[in-house]
Amino acid sequence: MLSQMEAFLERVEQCNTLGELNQVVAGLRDVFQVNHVVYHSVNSDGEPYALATYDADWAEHYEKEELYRIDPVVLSAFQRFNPYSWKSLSWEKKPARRFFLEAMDGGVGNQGVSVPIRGPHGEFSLFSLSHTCSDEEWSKFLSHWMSDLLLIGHYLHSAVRVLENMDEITEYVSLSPRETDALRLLGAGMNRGRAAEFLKISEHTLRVYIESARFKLGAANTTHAVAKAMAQGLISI
Amino acid sequence: MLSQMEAFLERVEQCNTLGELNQVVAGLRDVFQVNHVVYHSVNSDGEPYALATYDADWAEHYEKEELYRIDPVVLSAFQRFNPYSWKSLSWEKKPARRFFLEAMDGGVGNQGVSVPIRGPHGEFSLFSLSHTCSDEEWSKFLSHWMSDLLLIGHYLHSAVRVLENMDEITEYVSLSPRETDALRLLGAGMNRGRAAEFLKISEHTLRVYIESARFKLGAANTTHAVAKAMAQGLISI
DNA sequence: TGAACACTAGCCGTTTATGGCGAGGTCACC
DNA sequence: GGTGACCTCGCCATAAACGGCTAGTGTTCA
Repeated sequence: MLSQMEAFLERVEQCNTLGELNQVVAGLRDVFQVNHVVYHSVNSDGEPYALATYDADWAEHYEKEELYRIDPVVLSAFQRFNPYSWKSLSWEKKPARRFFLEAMDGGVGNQGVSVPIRGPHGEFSLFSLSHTCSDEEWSKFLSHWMSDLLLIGHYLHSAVRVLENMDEITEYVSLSPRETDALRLLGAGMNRGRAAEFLKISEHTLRVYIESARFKLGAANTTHAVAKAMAQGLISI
Repeated sequence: MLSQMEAFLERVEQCNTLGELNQVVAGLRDVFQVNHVVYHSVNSDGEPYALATYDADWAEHYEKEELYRIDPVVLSAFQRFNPYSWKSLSWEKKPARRFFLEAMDGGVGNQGVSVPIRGPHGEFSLFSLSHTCSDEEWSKFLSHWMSDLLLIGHYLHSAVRVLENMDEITEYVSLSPRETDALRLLGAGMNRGRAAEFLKISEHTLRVYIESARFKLGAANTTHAVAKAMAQGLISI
């Protein structure tokens, strides 16, 4: 099994188009013996898109009705770190329950697992499997494949990054230490007075840093500068 | 080897204190046969901290001189998705070269690899190994252990999340569509007037969105709200 | 059916940020 | 030995953000 997974990861790395990647993702259905496989990516500027084996009817319905607004799998995704079984989500509320029934109708299955993946520039992906089986079977499946799911999610995301030219390390701009300090503290919620106090410099001096950082980043104001610096990985809060 | 890794991952999951985790991390030195192992975590509000096997002298020197400001490993970390060899970084500039020599002196080694890990609330971790060997040996080492490094990084981060009670699914902060719009536009550099115009609502109404978003996010001001929303993946610019 | 929440809107006063003017120091690098 | 990048400080005026007040609609849900 291990070698099968290694071979798969290599295949992912060698994909040159999203179409090929789609084929490879679809091929996972046979590897895992599950109903469906989905890789859904949200990169920072572009449109979100999905590589999925779902029936066209269900996919269209999902899209048209904007079901991601009520889909518990999607709604909780941003809060999760580890892969999570869909059974662990809250399906009590009415829209969620209706969604579940519709998804069953759409051939998704009664079980599922999703792997959240986060990239450097706010990119976010969700790699999911869905199936029809009992809770025990699914739980067994998950504990067996957990690590592989993590790795596949990572490699898929990496492949997409390469295809979208997002893997280039662009040396955007470099901020001086003080500029970094200033933006970090402002991003952390301090006003200029507090930040200056924290850095033990005059408020005016702080302003100089903010403005030079703004200039370097081509930002219109402080908020913009902080947002750009975060997006470029220059600061983190 | 596989079973050894599985056993290790289980040990990580069973740690009840950071001290135990530190022991386990240190134990990786024997598994991988490398000079040093480091797990460095930056969670959004709290203090950053490290579990490292470095000599106290070097750790102290690093801390005192704020070497993370010039450490290429750290500086490029936020832009990376895949594990990266330290050799792939740019060491041309003078401060970086001096840092490299000092690190060698500090017993770090001439080779290294770092695995970036991102969590749901803007948390960021770096799991690194460092060693002394030739480029070819290190390259071989990396291609052999790559997947395991990814998994270990993930499990370490997960363990820290559990120990810090960060794994609880807090009644998720969800922003309304309008709140999201507001923060996104402000993060993109518009002032309130422009953003309101763009959304075709009154400036006051926009303010209501900003303030409710601020309240939800526990942010002190607009800049803070945008930064937090970005860190949590709620918006992207 | 009432509570909770999203969306919409205005006014007033205070605080904070920004834009523009100035100055002087260290340090590295060519 | 100059050039540029970085760090430090002050004053003045305007623009913008913030805090607090009130008030209506519509939807959703218990």
